[in-house]
Amino acid sequence: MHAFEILGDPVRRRILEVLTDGEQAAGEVGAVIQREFGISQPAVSQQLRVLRENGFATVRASGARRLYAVEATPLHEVDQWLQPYRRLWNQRLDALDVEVARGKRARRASTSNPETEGRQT
Amino acid sequence: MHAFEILGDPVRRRILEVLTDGEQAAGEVGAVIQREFGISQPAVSQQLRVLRENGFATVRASGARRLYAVEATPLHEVDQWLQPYRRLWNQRLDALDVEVARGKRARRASTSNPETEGRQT
DNA sequence: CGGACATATCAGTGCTAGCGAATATAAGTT
DNA sequence: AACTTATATTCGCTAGCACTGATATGTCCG
Repeated sequence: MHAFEILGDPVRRRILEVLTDGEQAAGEVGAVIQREFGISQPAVSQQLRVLRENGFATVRASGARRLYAVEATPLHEVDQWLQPYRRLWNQRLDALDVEVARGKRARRASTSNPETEGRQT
Repeated sequence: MHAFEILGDPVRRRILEVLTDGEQAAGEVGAVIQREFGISQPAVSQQLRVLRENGFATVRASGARRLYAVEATPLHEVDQWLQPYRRLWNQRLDALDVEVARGKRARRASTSNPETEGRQT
């Protein structure tokens, strides 16, 4: 299941929003979601499972509680998919962005001479 | 229909990718999509309609052709939704980003020497 | 142990998104 | 005007998702 498909569901999106502030127990998330969407506990649990199984969230047991947290990777993928379109609203700042990107790469590699590198994929 | 729901469909996503390089006629897009997904012309046309009606694409007639182009707004919304999560993978570069943002503002406000900013520290 | 909480799973079902086939509309060509 | 090309629309069908209700699993505590 593709990342965007996961984020296509409003309940799942909201769950991730609730988890933005950090780890939350399934029950706490559930309380919010059930109140806001009027759905049952199993429904929330199932969506948590989807998020889990697709790498959007991780769980950690703490007694009888399950603490959920957002995982970066799939969201990062989504972020990268958007890359080619950013110029549409960033137009006037493109040049700077490119420069910053080069700076990041340079800093990360920092061993060789990063010059005249690929502009697109 | 929320932006993420639109992007949840692989066909629609691919159409946007095809349009990345600029305006394309419905037929050209269709050719690619039909080949890659094995779906019919009406199916493509329907997805183009969804993109159109949800502000992801604009059309312009040119004779019998309909030229489609990507529209920024909804993609920008998606981009903004991701904002709170960026720190998850940007952590070490946050400081730089802030600085760049300041650079952008500075450049827009003043007309002075915009360079020599935002790089290394 | 036994009962109360916390959460997950299973089974069944209704709804809707996306599809193909047929067809409509519109422009270009001869 | 007839024919072709380009694209859109209508419609009926179907697969699959997200839900509820019932139940299982697991933990804490008296």
